Amino acid sequence: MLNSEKTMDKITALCKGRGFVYAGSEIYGGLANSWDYGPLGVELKNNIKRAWWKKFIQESPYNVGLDSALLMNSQVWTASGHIVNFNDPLIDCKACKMRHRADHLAEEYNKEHGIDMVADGLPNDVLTAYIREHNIPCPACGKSDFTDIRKFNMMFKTHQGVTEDSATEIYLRPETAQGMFVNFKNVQRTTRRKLPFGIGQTGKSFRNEITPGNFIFRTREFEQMELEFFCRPGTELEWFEYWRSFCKNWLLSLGIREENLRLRDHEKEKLSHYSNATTDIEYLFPFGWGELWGVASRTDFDLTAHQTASGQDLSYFDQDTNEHFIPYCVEPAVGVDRILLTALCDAYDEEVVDADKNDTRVVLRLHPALAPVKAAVLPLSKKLTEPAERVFRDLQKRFTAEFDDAGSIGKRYRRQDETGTPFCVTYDFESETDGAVTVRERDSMAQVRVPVAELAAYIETRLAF
RNA sequence: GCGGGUGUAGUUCAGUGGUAGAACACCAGCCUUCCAAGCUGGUUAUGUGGGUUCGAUUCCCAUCACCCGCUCCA
Repeated sequence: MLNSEKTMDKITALCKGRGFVYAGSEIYGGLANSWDYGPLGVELKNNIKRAWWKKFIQESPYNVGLDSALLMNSQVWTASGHIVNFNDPLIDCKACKMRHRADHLAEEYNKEHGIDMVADGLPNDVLTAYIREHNIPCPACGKSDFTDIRKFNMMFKTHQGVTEDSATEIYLRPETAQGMFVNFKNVQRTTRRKLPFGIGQTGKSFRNEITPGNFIFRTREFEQMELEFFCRPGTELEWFEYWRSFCKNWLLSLGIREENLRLRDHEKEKLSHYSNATTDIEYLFPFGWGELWGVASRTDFDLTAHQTASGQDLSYFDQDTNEHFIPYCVEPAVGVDRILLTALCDAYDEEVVDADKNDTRVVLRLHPALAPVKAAVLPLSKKLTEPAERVFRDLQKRFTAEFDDAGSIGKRYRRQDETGTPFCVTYDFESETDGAVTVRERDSMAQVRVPVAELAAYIETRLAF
């Protein structure tokens, strides 16, 4: 019975209703696929980022942090290949109105006819001509009557400065990675790191996706947590394995269930131009498997590209072997919003308390470290509001806490269960004399009597991983 | 962006070419000495903008948003 009716509808309703996620710009009729994180959502999101930072940066023997600017010199995107490659050549069938990727059409055709030609990266006019010459049919209706290719670059453009000419045109970053590549030398020099070492950062990125959707799964504005891990050429596949399982273990440590996770290796032929190995860590969302974490071995593609474009030396000098070389790079890149959605989906639980009375207890079984509110203080009676509030104010100094004295005690437990609060603290009439309160644990519903003086420490020790 | 569907309180649903009703939720009070639903009262809605009409939540158009496909890969 548990989880049998877990749906996106229920999760989005809970998010909206309890202040995790609201539709963006709602009072103006909204803005497509934009979402605002509410009071509980921002706590959850911050907890996720904090947990990532702690595991991947703070506690790491290898990695250091960075917070690079969101706006970068346009040449960065030329060098990285985003101006040329971050394009989808779209083409519409005039007959059946179906939309296709033009390069995919050509490649399918080539594969069927045994033609050895790579369509990926061809200029649009060449690709259009190719499709027309060969009368490549629409896979949907079989006719060959297409519109011209429309180029769709997924980068958002804006202007820096007061004039709006092409010289001032800049882009919102479509990934945080380039900030780490362009700072490779700075970080290496100032931290005196030797290989292998990594640079990590979290931050917003923007992609003008053709089709966003599935709630916060794919949005045009999203937040990433990326690590660029630099190592000696030849060791990259070992490190690739290392980070792949490191990432998965981190998800497991957050309480994500293993049966809802899988690793999917990219086939050799389908790898991006810069990669010699890529694995997606996927999660089984209510709408199906979706990519959570992309772990890619990127070779020396990025640093070499920036070295060439900038004319700056981005090589590393290895004292032991007396060699200069461009390090290879392994990139585990994950979306904060996706982890958040994963945590919510995995934690959502409906417990049937009494089937006859149609009584269901909704519980968000979030890991205590991720829970937006760590503890709620609930006076057993309104007569106890004042001393209970004092307990609450003490807890608030240590972690996020809530106070609730409205309605029956059972009702208040339910409200906290629904938002994933791991501990409910009940102040009762005996508290007045014994100086202790009852701590009720969300998942086990076990109750423990704890002295008020030890309360904050008692809860804190149970919030760690 | 294209094709199909949808749009009434916070949520789930009624209803009508004559000015909207319920349940749950929420708020206040009563009750309640550890796990929802007891009593009394209360707040809150026709996505937005036009048009037809004496009058539109209802009919028409546009727009916006959402859902399902195409697409996408953090």
